[in-house]
Amino acid sequence: MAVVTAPLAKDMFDPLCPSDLNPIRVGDKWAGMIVRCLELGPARFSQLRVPLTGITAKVLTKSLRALERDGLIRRAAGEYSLTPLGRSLLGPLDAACAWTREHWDELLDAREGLYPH
Amino acid sequence: MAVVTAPLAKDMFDPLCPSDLNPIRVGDKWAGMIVRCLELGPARFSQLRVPLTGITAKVLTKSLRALERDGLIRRAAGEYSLTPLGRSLLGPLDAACAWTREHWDELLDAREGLYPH
DNA sequence: AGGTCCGGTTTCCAAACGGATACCGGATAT
DNA sequence: ATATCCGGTATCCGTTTGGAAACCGGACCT
Repeated sequence: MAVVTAPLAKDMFDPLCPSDLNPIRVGDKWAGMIVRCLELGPARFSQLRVPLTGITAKVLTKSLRALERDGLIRRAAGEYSLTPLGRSLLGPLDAACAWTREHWDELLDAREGLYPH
Repeated sequence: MAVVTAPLAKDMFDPLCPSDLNPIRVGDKWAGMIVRCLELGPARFSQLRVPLTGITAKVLTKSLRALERDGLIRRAAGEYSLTPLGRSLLGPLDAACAWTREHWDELLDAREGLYPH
């Protein structure tokens, strides 16, 4: 999950941002990003596919159903939106993002073996 | 990951605590619990296996290697301990646990279809 | 009637994950 | 010398995950 940049920043989903470095994840691979995409307001299926570059319809459907089942998002009139519960997740999510942003260099160094080794 | 109870509480790893309800996860299935186990001090391989009921040696090894590779834990003299980086993760981890603890009922209700449905 | 878009579902497939089990090398105890 | 424990590793296997691609029903346009 891309957590390094501010919400909905242009490069939030930049493939060059190896977000799987982030040890903190929300739900499945895409759930965190989906919640983030809905932060500013409801969105439709095809709208979500734009920022979530590379996601297939099947996987998006599955992630959405899981989020819906858990009461984090809601579907109404063809639009997905955060429930209050989902919205309340934004706080911890931001905390997680802040942590990763803050320790990005260390994570990178560790992966490259520059750390203790 | 078991997040409902306080760190190292007796039932932290109670199988009856369906911790996969928690949408926030750290690393792989066991990583969060491992970090939590090391919170109070270093531990050896076999010590870790006690609270992590059911984990096999192979999986524990793999999780430990991943945490080590990412610079979150360190291995020295047969003991695993948190690095400063790993320790810094405890904050967001606690935040995530607090969130889940706080919204446990809602999560449960959603899963049972008692929510909007 | 035919074409297009939207919001999916279905099928197929490869890779990753996690568990069970057996094995193994070094240290220590007997 | 043998047995045991510790800290793993190797092998096998079933399940899950996620991607590619094809298909599909309803709405809408023309």
